[in-house]
Amino acid sequence: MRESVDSGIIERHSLHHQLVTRIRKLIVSGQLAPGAKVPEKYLCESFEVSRTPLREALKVLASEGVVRLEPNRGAWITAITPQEVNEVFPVLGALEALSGEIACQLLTEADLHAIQNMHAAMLQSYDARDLPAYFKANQDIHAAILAAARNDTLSHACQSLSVRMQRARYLANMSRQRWSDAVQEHQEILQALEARNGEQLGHVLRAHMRNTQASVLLWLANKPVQEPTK
Amino acid sequence: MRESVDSGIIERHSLHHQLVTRIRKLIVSGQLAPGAKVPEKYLCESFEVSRTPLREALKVLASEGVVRLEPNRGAWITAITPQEVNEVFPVLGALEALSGEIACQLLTEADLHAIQNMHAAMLQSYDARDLPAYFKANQDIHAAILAAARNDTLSHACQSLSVRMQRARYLANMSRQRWSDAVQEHQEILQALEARNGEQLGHVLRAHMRNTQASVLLWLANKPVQEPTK
DNA sequence: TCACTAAATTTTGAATTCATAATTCTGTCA
DNA sequence: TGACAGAATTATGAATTCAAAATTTAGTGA
Repeated sequence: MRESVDSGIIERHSLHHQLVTRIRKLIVSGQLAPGAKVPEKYLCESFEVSRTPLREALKVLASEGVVRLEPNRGAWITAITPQEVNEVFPVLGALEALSGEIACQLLTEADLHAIQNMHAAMLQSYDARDLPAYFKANQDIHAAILAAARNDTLSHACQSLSVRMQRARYLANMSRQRWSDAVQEHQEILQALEARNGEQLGHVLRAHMRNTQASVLLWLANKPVQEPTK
Repeated sequence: MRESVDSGIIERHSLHHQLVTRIRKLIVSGQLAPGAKVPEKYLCESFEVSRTPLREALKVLASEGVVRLEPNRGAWITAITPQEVNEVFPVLGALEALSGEIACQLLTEADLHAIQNMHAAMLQSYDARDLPAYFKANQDIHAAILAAARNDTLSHACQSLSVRMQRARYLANMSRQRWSDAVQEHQEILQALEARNGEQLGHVLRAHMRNTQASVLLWLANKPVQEPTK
């Protein structure tokens, strides 16, 4: 999203910033499991950095809510609890609804075409039952709507919240039924966008979030074993 | 909000956490002016800490958006721009509206009484034309509605956004007209709460934010001189 | 064997140190 | 004068060091 583009000029980020991005990825992808202790020493070694920038990164991740700091006891990957799910999704729903409303006002033809393409790609992945590709396309669509709203503050807020839920979506295997419903909901999202009906899009996105929330909760209830391990 | 209460047990926060809180206060109150460079050395000396925890705090404040880090050039207090105002207020509006909707469902009698008292205090401050006291009561009310929604994620998101705008509200002298309008809007907020009409409250809060946004923009346009000084 | 204490070890939080980038100062030449 | 080059100084980013807290291990006695 905020990565550098063109002209080969690689944007130089400070070490701690790169670490925030990379550790966040490890958390979202589940390589650092919810409830586990953050292996500070191991991360320092594998990234070949000292503890200073790593610890700076952990402070930032803690303020984003994906890491919890316990005084004198180190950092832990936050567990995914029903309570957290019930807190985050409504907020995410409100923000995505807002982004949809604004996007409908500002949407360019180019924006719309891009999203239509992503939607097509998503359908293909669905037909091929390629879950990772589906997830990717799905995220791309939500990110594109967000980008179309042209509000960095909104984008930033949405992203840091969805990071917390994404790992749940990664780990949770959607039911066949839920997957099919989700695709249907995306059909409605696209229609509302094409009609540039902001209010409608807001409603659809909110409903989409509510349904996703329910699906994640269901998964949590059935797979409640979350290692609070070291 | 998350401060420790009762029994005299003072919650021990890590140094960087205390610094985040204290520096944030300096920024909100305008003692560290928008656009100015963060005086790292000075802050270390006055807080009597080394650079390590201070710099950790700055990273966190940067992720909240009140500080901007320039690689190899240090940290700067973010300026308040019309663009930022136009970005933040709609997001804040959506979140406060959500908090209002939920609050109406969960509101206890005790919650309501507390808010009624704050409202009365606010009216008194208005009548006395005591702006600081008015601000305080005003913030208390918004915080209480947020608290009534019992969603820490929502509270956290709202607070970090309103911090960015609060300093504008501090600096901006409200017009006589705006002040009177705002009080009227708060009357409507209280009524919606008493009626436990979530939808209504959502609308009123959103409108309240839109009007505040306009007021801040107006101030910005007339007082555009923002020191980008060292 | 088990519970408990105390020493040894590891981990954490924060100060200090060090290399490098940015800025300021100084002197030269047009 | 005033623009510029280069030296001196300062600030920044990150590694290292150090003290204190937590955890683990070893040892003792019931």
